[in-house]
Amino acid sequence: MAGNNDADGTGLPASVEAAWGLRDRPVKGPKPGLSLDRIVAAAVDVAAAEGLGAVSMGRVAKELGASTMALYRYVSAKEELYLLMQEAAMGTPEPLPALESGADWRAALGEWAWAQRRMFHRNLWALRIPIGGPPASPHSVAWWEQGLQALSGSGLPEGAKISVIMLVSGFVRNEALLMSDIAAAVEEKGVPAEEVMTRWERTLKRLVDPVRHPALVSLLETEDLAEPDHPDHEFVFGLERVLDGVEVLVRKETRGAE
Amino acid sequence: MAGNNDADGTGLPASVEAAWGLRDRPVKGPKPGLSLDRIVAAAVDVAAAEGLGAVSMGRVAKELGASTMALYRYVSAKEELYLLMQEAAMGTPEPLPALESGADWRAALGEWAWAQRRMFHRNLWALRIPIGGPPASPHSVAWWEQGLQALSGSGLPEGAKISVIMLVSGFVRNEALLMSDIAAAVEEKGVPAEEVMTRWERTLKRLVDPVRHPALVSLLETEDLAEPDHPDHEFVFGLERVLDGVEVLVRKETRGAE
DNA sequence: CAGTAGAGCGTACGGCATACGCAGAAGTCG
DNA sequence: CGACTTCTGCGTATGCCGTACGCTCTACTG
Repeated sequence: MAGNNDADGTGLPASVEAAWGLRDRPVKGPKPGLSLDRIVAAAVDVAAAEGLGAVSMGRVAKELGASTMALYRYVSAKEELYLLMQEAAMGTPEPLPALESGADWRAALGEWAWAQRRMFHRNLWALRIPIGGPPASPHSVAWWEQGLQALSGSGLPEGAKISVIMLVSGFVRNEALLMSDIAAAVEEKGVPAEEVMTRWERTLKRLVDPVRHPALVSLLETEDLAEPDHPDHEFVFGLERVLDGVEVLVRKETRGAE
Repeated sequence: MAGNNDADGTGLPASVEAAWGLRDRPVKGPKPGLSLDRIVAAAVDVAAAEGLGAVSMGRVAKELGASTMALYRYVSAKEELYLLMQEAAMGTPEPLPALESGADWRAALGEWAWAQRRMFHRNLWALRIPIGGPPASPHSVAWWEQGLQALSGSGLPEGAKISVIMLVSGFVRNEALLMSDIAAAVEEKGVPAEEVMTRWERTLKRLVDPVRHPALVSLLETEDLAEPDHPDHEFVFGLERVLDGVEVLVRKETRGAE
């Protein structure tokens, strides 16, 4: 098995189906010495410790004490391994307190965004995985469901709800991607994060021309860009803006309905 | 030249400085047969035609009728070539009508977002370039300057302005990245975009469990997700929400100031 | 007319994903 | 119990990739 993709026309790679319990292993031949779970776990360990770039088929196999080609009995291509790693990183969303207590949609959606951010920050390497097509996996579906439930009391039409979900999760993902970029830069060069930021600010100042960039000049004069005092600041600001924007829509919608 | 990075402690790779006119070529040896511009242009052509994955040093060299290693006289590593390609893709921002006519900050910022989106969609391959650290290049600086100018009439403090700029451009980038993912999937498999979407919807329906995902079920029943009738729809919706959110802040800020 | 800096590039190395086929293990069936 | 089937692990090989190194030859400086 795990030979070709989409062997049964379902649109899903075979190994993915196996991982989701949609398919069972045959009983004939010798007992498998490895397992999808162990392979994915080993790959995730490598990615977490040394970045996604260190994840190669050979490296993962070495970690498991197996040969490179042994992995291909479980996974038909590296891309499939990536997919499973992503799924493992995403995990099952934690229950939201605001959802249980029946609070505001805004409180619930805010908590949802924060939970998603925490998840991404725990697995910054996952953001470096190149994606192919829109995501459809059990765990991402679970996240969507939770987001939709957070919006259940908002009174928005269904189409608007899913758009809001995409907007918010896109925002969270984008912010986390920025962090991942910085983390990657930190890891590659030897310098710490602070050094990266000051170096960036220096380069910026070198590029800015007072004549062509008056607004930037006045910004650089009044503001200290490389301020690591509150790494959450940009996220908090953006999230507040987005939630405000959603709230405007909610108010417009509910006013029209009454 | 183009040997090591950061030879003069400015924090910039040598070839990048050369591309920005901060450094001039020596006059001693034989005349260069190639040029940075031609190399970057060839690389961009390949990326535009066959995707970023097709861009390899050997391939670009072949396009120029030169040997692979000849490129390394101009660029010290592939990553530098990526950087220059990105810069070429970004280009100089077009002037915004709303800025010239002195219109609303909201109209100007909206136009800015649309212009940025157009730029990304012209160069979807550029979004697949793995980034290292925060961007600082002449063209991205020019884009920021324009965004800040759009906000000049908003009355926001400088720090809030740059945060808004990052929020909006992050939103635009994220939406374009989604499109780039779909485009990459379309290119890799033979199927057209429509087929990708319906296939995605089918997989989704297969994953959704009525018991654990009640909100998603009702969404899938009422809404047709794979609707290519208006590909801009998601972008329009998100941008409106974000601008609404910014407007809330602007109103709060100006009310406090008066 | 030396001297020399730099251009182009051939070769080589190490790493990567993965196609293919073989040996042997663990079941099933007569 | 044996023959047959099916599946595992893996050795080998192929063809990409980025790029370090060093050679040759060019075109300029003194």
